[in-house]
Amino acid sequence: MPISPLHAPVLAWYAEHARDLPWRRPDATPWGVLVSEVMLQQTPVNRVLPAYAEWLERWPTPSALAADTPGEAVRQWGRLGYPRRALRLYAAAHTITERHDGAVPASYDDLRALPGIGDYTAAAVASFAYGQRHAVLDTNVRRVLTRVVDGVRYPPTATTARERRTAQDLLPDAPATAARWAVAVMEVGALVCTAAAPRCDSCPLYRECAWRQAGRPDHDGPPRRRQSYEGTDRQCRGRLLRVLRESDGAVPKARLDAVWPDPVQRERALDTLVADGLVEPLARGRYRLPTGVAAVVPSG
DNA sequence: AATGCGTGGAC
DNA sequence: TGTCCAAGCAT
Repeated sequence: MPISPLHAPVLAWYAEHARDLPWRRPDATPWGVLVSEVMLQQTPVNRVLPAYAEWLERWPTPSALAADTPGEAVRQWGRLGYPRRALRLYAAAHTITERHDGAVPASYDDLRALPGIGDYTAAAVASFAYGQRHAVLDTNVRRVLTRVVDGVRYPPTATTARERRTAQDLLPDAPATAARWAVAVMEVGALVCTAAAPRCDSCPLYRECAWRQAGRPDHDGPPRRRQSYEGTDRQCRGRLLRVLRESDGAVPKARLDAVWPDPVQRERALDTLVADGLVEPLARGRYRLPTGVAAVVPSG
């Protein structure tokens, strides 16, 4: 789309209100952008900030990470959550080192082929790190466009073809402008057009927004299902892995048994951690974070 | 396509 | 205080 009435207010707002985040600074490398995007998958900015700095200080390049062990990546990941991301980022560093001469690829397709990099992250890195023109469709952008364009409070559960078409159609023609637009819409969603308590009075799209014009109607339809957490395998996995993260070397199984009372669930959770490559079983009932690349890095 | 996958802060 | 939420991905 050459020009949309949405562009100017969003770009002007961003110029004034954008947060000074380290992965947006001019000295941020494509590797830094990639690391930030993976960390930001389901983890809030405030918790990513220190983890990002420590990660890049330790592993300033993909090849530096690839030279370490997957277990160290999991340990350094700390409490960001969803530790399989650490494993996939480690595997991505190997792929980048071996197939891309150590440079984070610039093409969407090459990025998309990396482990742990889906549609959103591939578009985000291509756009933010390399200034390309892509529809960057994350939960923030989906929410903003659903409200502004469709006049509906929340986007559908799963991303639809129509949403992709809308986002694509709204992209400015010039790649640099499209990249700025992408990050700017995301920022509006993160700071103003938030999920629970949108600040419409401060919104650059106040006038244009169909949802605001309609009087901010509530969401109709079936109530949104949330996954429970207390007592789940996920919680159990989290406790087990925390023991290993915070221990040097191998840990006797008794240490793991101590953090979860139900033995059936505990064994199941431990099995899935091993299957995921997050935990390495050793002889005589000992366990540790993984040390070998074979189970983690895709071959071919 | 619906699920499983961590963690902690905000209210 | 329990519920909701936070720049998704893989299967």
